[in-house]
Amino acid sequence: MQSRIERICADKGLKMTDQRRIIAQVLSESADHPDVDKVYQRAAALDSRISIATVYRTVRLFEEANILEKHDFGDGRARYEETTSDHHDHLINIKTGEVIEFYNSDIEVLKEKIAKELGYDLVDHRLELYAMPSAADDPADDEDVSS
Amino acid sequence: MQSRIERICADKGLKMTDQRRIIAQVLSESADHPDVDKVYQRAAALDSRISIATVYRTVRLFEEANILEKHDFGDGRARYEETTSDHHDHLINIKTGEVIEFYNSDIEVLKEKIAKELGYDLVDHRLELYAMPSAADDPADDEDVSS
DNA sequence: TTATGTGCAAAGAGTTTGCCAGCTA
DNA sequence: TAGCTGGCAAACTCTTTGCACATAA
Repeated sequence: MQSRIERICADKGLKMTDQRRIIAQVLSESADHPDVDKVYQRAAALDSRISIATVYRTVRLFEEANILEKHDFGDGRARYEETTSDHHDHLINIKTGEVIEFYNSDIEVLKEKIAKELGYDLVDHRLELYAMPSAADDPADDEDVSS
Repeated sequence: MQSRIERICADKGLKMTDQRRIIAQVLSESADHPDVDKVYQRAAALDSRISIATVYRTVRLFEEANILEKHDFGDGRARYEETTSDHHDHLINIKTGEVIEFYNSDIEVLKEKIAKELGYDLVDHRLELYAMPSAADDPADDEDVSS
């Protein structure tokens, strides 16, 4: 069965190799925001004939084809997620590293407005909130709070 | 004459060497958001007995002492600015690379509110707007619009 | 068949660090 | 003087790339 991303690749006329298919599958199935090494590990688990160079080349290809979005959450390596039609921002749980997506329309409006006021047209933006679980909500600290 | 940063170092009891003094001076006088290499070049112009390793060590020292803030504007290298009491965000002119600081209280309020609603306490955040000069406002393109 | 993709290892960019000489306090 | 600091070059991490071979279309 084709993964979502594989289907998009086909639509865009990208040549599909086994490696790309595996990487597409891994990315389609990843709900988190994996870095290249994580993608590589997941891909290698499915098919060991994949090198990390290919993962780098493929995520770049997918990024350029607008299939993936590249993020940088400040830990020095790129992280990827599948491009979605709905825009969202990220809240990073600094205790667990978990990334939570959120959308807030007031923020969206404000971003545009601020750029305009400064005499600019907004092209892209990045809002990341780095936060700790609220003490009140999280008496038992370390569990995995998922979005 | 002591630079602003040198004074802070003295207050914090940091051992002051000629190199640190020069780097402190360069940073105090930098109104932009220089990367390490730029700091190094400016420092070396004042005193050639400075190595880039020292610049790296010193900016880290200053960062840990809360004298500098480290930013990452997505170009793969760290950029620094003196810590100020007033929080601000950044708009990056993608045409010139220039960084414009701005503050918007509505945004600040919203950030807190969003984190709270998700069950988190905001620790840090990052808002960057990547934008082009508005065509209408900017017939002559490249001048220096400072905040 | 032919343009393109892949693996491997080497190269790059940015940053950190071990070691010893040098300097601050 | 004691111990922290700086210069140099080597090392590290993440990412890109040259080359020869393999493969999709």
